[in-house]
Amino acid sequence: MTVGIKDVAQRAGVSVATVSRVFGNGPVSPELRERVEKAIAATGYRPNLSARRLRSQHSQTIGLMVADIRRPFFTALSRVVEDEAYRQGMRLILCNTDESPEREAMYLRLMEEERVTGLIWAPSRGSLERLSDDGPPFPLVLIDRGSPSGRYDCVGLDNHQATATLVRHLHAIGRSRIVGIFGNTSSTAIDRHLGYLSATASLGLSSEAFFVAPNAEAAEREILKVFSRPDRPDGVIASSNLMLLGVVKAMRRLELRTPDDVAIAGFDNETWSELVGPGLTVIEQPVGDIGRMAMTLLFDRLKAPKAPARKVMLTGRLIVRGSTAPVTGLVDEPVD
Amino acid sequence: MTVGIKDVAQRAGVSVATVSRVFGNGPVSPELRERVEKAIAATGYRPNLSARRLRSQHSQTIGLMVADIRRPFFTALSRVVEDEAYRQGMRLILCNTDESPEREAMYLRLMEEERVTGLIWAPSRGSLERLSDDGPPFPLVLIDRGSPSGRYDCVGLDNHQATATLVRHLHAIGRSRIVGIFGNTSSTAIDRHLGYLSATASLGLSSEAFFVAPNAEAAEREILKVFSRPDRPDGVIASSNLMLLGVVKAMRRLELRTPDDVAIAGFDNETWSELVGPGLTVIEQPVGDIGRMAMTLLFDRLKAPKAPARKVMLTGRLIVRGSTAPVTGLVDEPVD
DNA sequence: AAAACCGATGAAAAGGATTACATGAAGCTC
DNA sequence: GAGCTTCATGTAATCCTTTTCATCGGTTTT
Repeated sequence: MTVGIKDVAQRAGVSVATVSRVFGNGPVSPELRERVEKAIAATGYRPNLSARRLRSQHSQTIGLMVADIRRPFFTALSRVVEDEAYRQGMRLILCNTDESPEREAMYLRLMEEERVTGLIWAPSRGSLERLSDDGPPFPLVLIDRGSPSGRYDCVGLDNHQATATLVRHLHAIGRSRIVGIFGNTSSTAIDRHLGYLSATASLGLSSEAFFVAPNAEAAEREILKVFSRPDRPDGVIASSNLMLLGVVKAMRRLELRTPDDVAIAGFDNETWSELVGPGLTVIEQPVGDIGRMAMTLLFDRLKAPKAPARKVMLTGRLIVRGSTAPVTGLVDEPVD
Repeated sequence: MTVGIKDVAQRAGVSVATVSRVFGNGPVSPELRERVEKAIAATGYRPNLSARRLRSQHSQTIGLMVADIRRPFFTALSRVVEDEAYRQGMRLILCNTDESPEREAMYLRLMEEERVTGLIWAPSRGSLERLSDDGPPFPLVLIDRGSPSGRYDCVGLDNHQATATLVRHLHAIGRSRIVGIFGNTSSTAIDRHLGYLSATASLGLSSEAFFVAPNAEAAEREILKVFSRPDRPDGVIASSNLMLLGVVKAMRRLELRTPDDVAIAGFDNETWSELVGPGLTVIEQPVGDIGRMAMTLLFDRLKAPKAPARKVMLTGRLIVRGSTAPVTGLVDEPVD
């Protein structure tokens, strides 16, 4: 039926060990190597990865668990991680958790059964807290969300600083009643909320934060409610891309002009960010760097399992566009 | 070291076969089943999937090869396919080919080595043509792009019809010089081009098509060039999301008003489609249906390997927005 | 009461590769 | 030329399960 290593060996007139060595770059004379390679080509032999993994005890597989691949940040991240993984000859298992602790637990079990070499994971708020007790039997790199216990390597945007940058920017263009709207499931939102709080406090501004499900609809509803009150804010910071879109929709509904009536800003720079309304002011995340750093942390951890955990915080870039400035032109105006 | 099925068996005082049967829902007395389950919990045993797959000769894995996970259509698709796969107790291997035949060939080899149960694939133009010769040793479902030989199951949008719908829509609002801009790597673009040609022809309109790399920058450059000529078109159809963004950018550069000066329309409805400029008129693809149908085709094929190939073409939905109509309101206006 | 059957269980083979160890030839040293 | 090392090669054990087959008690059939 399916051709195995034995068939190749027989055809080439060598032992199975020699065939295996041809794949593993073991010591094989040029002559035999050529005979084996011919036999492989002739038979169309493909090594069975399950058998190889079983025997060699190397899964050559890493896991990537994200909340939802459809969120632009995770989409971009998965692409980077995948490229990097395949470049290193490893496979990637991708899982969407929807921030549900049950799904996370299920997928963690799957990762164990796959005997993954390591896992890159953006854990939900709930799992993050429970993570201190019993770690999984493989290296773990947390992305986008810090590990409170400090037991695990992690990498992500400096959310505290980035949000503070947004607040200061809105303040610099004369806004004083700046509200923040944050997601209620991720721990990223917590960091951003803290950055928002400390920046408003240090500038002597009032602060008001709202927590809703991390999607456009929920954000739109909440903002509509907030803006129906008599004392209208003049600035809004949204803690995610989708929520920012919800804010834009709410502004349209209310027929408020951006940025004249309300200045708005958020996170993640996308192809379309400059084309929505007057252009959206955002913090651009260095998603390529985050992905590559996650891989680096993982491979370093494999080399030195006992080394102390590292926490890498990368800086975002503020991209100012029409939503927080008088419309002056059509080109991006990067500002630090 | 790591706990195996033997350890569990020993601890429960049964044979390894019985432990295996507990996992496989084989015939086990309630009493023994409970003892085994206790032993599993106590030892934290996790079955080794590599060993299981090797012995059972079932990889329980399906492959998904797309051009680039970052394209919204593929992002959404992968999410659907992944959910469906995990629901059926299967794993998913995801690969980005970037429409490169070399990468496609490499990943096809990988799929063989993984002994995947089946593959869902959006092949590049080049691979699609070469596909007739020697098929892979597993069922194949093509998405988004038809199989010319008719040898493989496939599912996707009816691109011909969808593009014709766009042309007729532009014609209905009084446009007569409608140009089309298409990607030069995917076969989807070919179908859309054909739909564009036949619709313009049957309406007695002139036609002019441009083929560029499927990204916003290339589309923008090309459109800038086209619109610098004296006889300006009054309508543009873009064959992808990203290219449509390029068109919008070009319009901004040229300070042309949409839709007054030029009406534009394209493919794929996204969260932000209604918020870009005056709102983008697009054909919404039934991506959920496409993904689920791909899985259905695959599983049907597994049941009946010899059944004739099926070609499923789904209808898109035209969503008319400001980019092709006088701005009348802010809500979507679905039209057939 | 013997024969046939049944369902739960265990012993052992099988699945397809890698790898530890043994072997034997060739090349060196003295 | 005896003894030692080196290197390519082969033999067989091994990785961890699932699955086949045999066994065994107990029930039903004749």
